[in-house]
Parts: sequence; structure tokens; C-alpha cells
Amino acid sequence: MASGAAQDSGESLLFLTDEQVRKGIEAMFFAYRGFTADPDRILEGMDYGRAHHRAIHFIHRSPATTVSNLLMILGVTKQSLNRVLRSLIEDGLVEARVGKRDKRERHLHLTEKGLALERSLSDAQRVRMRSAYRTAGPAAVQGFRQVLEAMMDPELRRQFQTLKEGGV
Amino acid sequence: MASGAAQDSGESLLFLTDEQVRKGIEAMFFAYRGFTADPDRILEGMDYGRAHHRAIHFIHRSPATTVSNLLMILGVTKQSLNRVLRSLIEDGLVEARVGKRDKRERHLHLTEKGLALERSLSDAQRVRMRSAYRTAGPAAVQGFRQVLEAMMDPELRRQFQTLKEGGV
DNA sequence: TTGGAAAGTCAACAAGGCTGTCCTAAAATC
DNA sequence: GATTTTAGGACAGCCTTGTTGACTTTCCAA
Repeated sequence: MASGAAQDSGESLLFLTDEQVRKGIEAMFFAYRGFTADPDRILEGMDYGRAHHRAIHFIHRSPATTVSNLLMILGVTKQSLNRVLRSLIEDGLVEARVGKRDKRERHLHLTEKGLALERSLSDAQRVRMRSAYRTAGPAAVQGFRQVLEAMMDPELRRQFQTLKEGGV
Repeated sequence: MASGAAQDSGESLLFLTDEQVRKGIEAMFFAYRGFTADPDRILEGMDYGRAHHRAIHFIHRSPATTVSNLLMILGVTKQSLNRVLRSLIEDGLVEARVGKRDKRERHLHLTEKGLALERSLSDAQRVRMRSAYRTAGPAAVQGFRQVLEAMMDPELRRQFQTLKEGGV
């Protein structure tokens, strides 16, 4: 429907129509497909999937992180994460070191092999991001980041901001 | 690493460091979680999942669309989509009308019941989008959309733009 | 008119979520 | 010192949603 575009119906804060907001929703859907496409392509054929990618990413970003920590960030059950971690450890991509002060904890690290895979995955993903950034321009990038951050659950946003400052 | 922010290393187009691009990647990950959280909450308990939501969304957006059309948009196999459609049709949310000129085709429509579910799902999702938009502001929203669009695969981007103009 | 392509269905399998239960070791608390 | 809590792991079984492969029906074009 080629209906009215920016006619905010009385409220100054609602500067977009439902139809326009829906376009944002679809953009999010299609963009996420693109976003995951490159790593998925690399992973396919190996025995790994997106779940492994996520684990590798966050272990790389926060070396020596514990299993519980990773659970919070990834938002999955420990059984689910454990299955993934087990295969990564067996294949020598991740090393789990027993904690020094608290021996119950396992501190996770990427091995050389793990770092290599992380590199290739994040390289591929960064190429696309960087290209999108370049196309859209610096101002757009800032807006992009602002909207994404506002879209997160408060809990996740805190996680994100913690990583932002403290991480790596 | 609290390293230099916007020191583009010689190339004017690469205005962000690898580290900053990575932050964008993580923002995408966390934001997508938030993005899907509300509909997921509604769907849980019903017999449906995200796949059903996607089908309902795009049938609503393009009534009388065919199965193949939907396949292209959703990017899954027809067998996968078929399972989802079958349950939606059995439950009376979607109606599949045999094509008039081509009897192989099924033209998909939401029933009253389907429209009601679509409403509640998209309402929930729009509330969050709108709130994020409001927080970030109009300029940010434009940047958001530009970056997302640039991030899509060219094929998907075409789909998106087609919907943008022609759709509903 | 026949053969291929397109639309859709059925069956079986895999990845990766989930719950539930049980286990060990270490730490914390009483 | 005994008990409870916490961190982590393992196993079983289930669900959703993706996949391939094999099949039918319908349409269209050589």
C-alpha cells in the first residue's frame, strides 16, 4: 500500500508508521541471514555449526572465561553448551584449565588451532560488516549501533556493555 | 583493549578498527536475541515456533503468495516449510487455495484466526522496535536501516526491496 | 504426445535447543 | 567437622526445524 509515510498520528515521539516499523523488522530478519551466511559456509562440512561458532567467539573475546560465565552470555542450558564444548575440547580447539583459586571452575582458552578457526570465521564476518559499514557511512554506523543496543533486553545490554569496556 | 578509537590506518574508507567492527557483530547477536524474544514468548506453549511466526508474517505481508514464493523469501527447503504450513492449515490459521490458472500452485491466506495471531505477534515485536527507535532517535533509525540493507545478500536485498515497494 | 520442470507430499535423519536426573569435587556455611 | 551449596560434567529422552531422497500431480513445450 502506497500509503502516507511520516504522518505521525498526533504523538511526536511516534515518528514512524506501523508499516515502516514492520519494514525494520523485515530488514532485521534479512540482514541476520546475511550476517550468519559467511561463517555458516565455513562451518558446513566441518563437524561444527553456529553453536560452536558462538562459543569460539566468546572464548576468544574473553579468554579464561568460565563455563557459567559463557552460559549467561549465550543464554543456553549447560547441557547444551556442554555438548558443544566437549567436541571443541576433544578436537583440540579449546582448552579447559582448572581454576587456581577455585578448582571447581574451568577456565576456557582457545588453542592455536582454535585461534586459527576463530580468525577465519571472524575475518569472513568482518569483511561483510566492514563492507556494509563502508556502504552506509560513518553516521549510519553510529545509528545502527544505537538502535541495536536499544533493542537488547536490559540484561543482555548490560552483558554487552561489560564486554565493551572490560573485554579483551 | 582500550586502544585508539578512530585511527583509520591510512585508508579513508576503513574508518573503524577491527575491534570496533567486532563490537558491531556482537551487538547484532545480542540485539537479535531481543528482537525474537517477545514473539518467542507468545509462541511457547502453543505448538508453534519461530518458523511458524516467519511463515505467518510473510503470508500476512503478501496475501495469496505461493509456496515457492515463500520458499525463496524464507530460504528453507520446501519440505521444511511444508511441515510448518501443514500444521498451520490443519489448525485453521492458514488457508491454501488451489490456483485458478495453475492448479499446482497453492495461494496462501491467513484466516481470521491466523490474522489474530499475526496481530499479537507483530504487536509485541513492534512495541520493542518502536521503543528502540524512540530511544535512538530518527537519525539513528535511518542509519540502522541503511546498514542492515547493506548487510544483506544481494539476492535477499532484492527480495526486501521488492516487498518494500510492491508489498501489501 | 511425451518428456521435463515445477509444485507439493511423505519418510527419515541431523543439529541443537530443552528438561530431568544423577554424579563428583570443591567451597562455603553451620 | 558435618552439611549444604556451587561448578561442572554425563546420560537419557524429547522437540523444533533444518536437511536429502524418493514420489505424485500438474503444466507446458518440443
